[in-house]
Amino acid sequence: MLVQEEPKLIGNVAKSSGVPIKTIRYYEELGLLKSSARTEGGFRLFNSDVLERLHFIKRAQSLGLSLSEIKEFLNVHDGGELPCEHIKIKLEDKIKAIDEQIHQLLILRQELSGLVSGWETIPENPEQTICPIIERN
Amino acid sequence: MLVQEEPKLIGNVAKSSGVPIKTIRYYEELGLLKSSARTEGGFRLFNSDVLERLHFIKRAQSLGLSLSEIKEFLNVHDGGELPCEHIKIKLEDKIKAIDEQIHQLLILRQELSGLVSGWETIPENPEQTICPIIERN
DNA sequence: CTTGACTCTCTAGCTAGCTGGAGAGTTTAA
DNA sequence: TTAAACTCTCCAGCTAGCTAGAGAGTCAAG
Repeated sequence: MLVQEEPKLIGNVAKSSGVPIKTIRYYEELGLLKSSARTEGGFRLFNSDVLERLHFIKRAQSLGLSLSEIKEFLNVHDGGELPCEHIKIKLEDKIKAIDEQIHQLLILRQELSGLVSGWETIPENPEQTICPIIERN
Repeated sequence: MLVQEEPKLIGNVAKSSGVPIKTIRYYEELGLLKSSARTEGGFRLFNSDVLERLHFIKRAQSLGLSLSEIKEFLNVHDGGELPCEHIKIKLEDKIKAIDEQIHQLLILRQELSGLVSGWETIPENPEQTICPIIERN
């Protein structure tokens, strides 16, 4: 038997995940989340795995994935659409893209380091190594 | 003496950079680019380092930097606002953020790999390792 | 000096991802 | 049973980053 997790109201989920209520409803509307049920009066009830889901969403999103990509991956996860070639290929492509992204980040990292320490990178601009005046917006 | 690079019209820049004309104008408006001059009639003239700049912008953008962040970095680069502590700290923060981003990407990469090969990751969902039916949108 | 390709500015609109407010119903604790 | 706190739906609005179109001027070739 499963331990009966008691379901949470949306405000509770919002508080313990840090994701605003409006956003949670929005994600549900987009199909990234499902509320497990409703109260008689129509209040959404979530069981607690929604927290892991929200965490995944936020993490993936901060890495540049769109909500619709994230939705696809979540679909694969929970309900199973796999291996199905076509999905599998999508996942593998994404993995390749991630590798490339890491590669590019390393380059960018190096360029920014260059800017910090004397600098010469980005479009080179040879005759310039002057320390600036304060700021200028 | 500098070799006199002959300046390009916007359409030319667009073609050789792959960035649409409208977008180039938009970037200029935001201050990410400067046209070096105008023709008598008011046509923008760019000298060819704009290509490197556009390349940098697009690359940085694809890694999740906002245009305003990119603008700051370009300002540091070309005109010099450095070391100035405050800017330096910003750059160093960004570098730290990049390291973290790489770290997170490695985790995500592993999770997606898990999805491909049998999977169990993300919110665990033990009793499920079934192969799906085609697709369901 | 005309024609066709290019460019200008201005204003408006679009997608993604939220966010805010109105107006109304629900829950719960006193 | 009533008041405070919560939640519902619906609809409007916001920022970032573009993109489209109108109407007009510019440039270069012939």
